[in-house]
Amino acid sequence: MIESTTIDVLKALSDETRLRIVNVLEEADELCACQIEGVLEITQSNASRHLSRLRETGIVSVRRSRQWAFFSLQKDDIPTVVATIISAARREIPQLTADIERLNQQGKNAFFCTIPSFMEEPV
Amino acid sequence: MIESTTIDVLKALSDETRLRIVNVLEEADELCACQIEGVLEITQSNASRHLSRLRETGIVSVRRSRQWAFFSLQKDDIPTVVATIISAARREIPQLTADIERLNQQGKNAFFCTIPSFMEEPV
DNA sequence: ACCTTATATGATTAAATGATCATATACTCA
DNA sequence: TGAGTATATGATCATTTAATCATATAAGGT
Repeated sequence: MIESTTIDVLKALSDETRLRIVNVLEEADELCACQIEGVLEITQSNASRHLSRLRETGIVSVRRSRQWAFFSLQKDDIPTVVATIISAARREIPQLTADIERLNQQGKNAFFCTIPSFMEEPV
Repeated sequence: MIESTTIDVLKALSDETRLRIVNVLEEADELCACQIEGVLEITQSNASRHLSRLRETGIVSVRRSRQWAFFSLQKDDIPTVVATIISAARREIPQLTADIERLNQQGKNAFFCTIPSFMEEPV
């Protein structure tokens, strides 16, 4: 059970970078940290810090496999709030749409991690 | 038409004092600044600054009459987000409930402004 | 064991934020 | 006009925050 008030959740979502992360996770279901760095075009350190905070707040959860950390939205808790916010945000913030396009263009060919073995064999 | 992104709204709501203001406005429909100061037990200056910010973001609107400023939630814009957040917040933050109780106890007898003429004659 | 890749985190810096005090503006009433 | 009330805002200070650089940990492949 995660200890975080509504204010913690709001603070976590009221940062552009974190909102962008939540936005692409909403679209992709699960992404490893390096994919998020690549799609959002932010540094590794920066991505890691924001992902930590989203995890502490209980907005995302992480699944670790091999050397990767796969993040996904924790849709069970704080569900309506996050969903409502993201859908409202997408209508207003062009950056969010741009991120989604970059995510979809990426596909299987252009990958940011090195040889993505998890796309060929089960992790 | 107010120019504010979802992030502005989230930042505005992710402060405890502002969330408390929105909370009592949700309950009371319309309150003058001095009532908000009284119920929340915060300074005049502090209340005024937070009310300004909520107004700039388009979350509340103000009606001025005589020497008073009456604030109310602008339910037309950003409706679902604010409503969802407040209802979630009330379940988690005891302070919000305490504020509502203080608001209701206040009634017509204990008033924070001086003789509230607007309660006897139309403004 | 060594090198590479993936992620996390300590330390630092610059910027943003919230609270407070003092003051300014504006309206009311005598 | 002068006193009192209501609200807004400039200046200041302490705190928080986000970004960055450097480094640490951990896992994989050779």
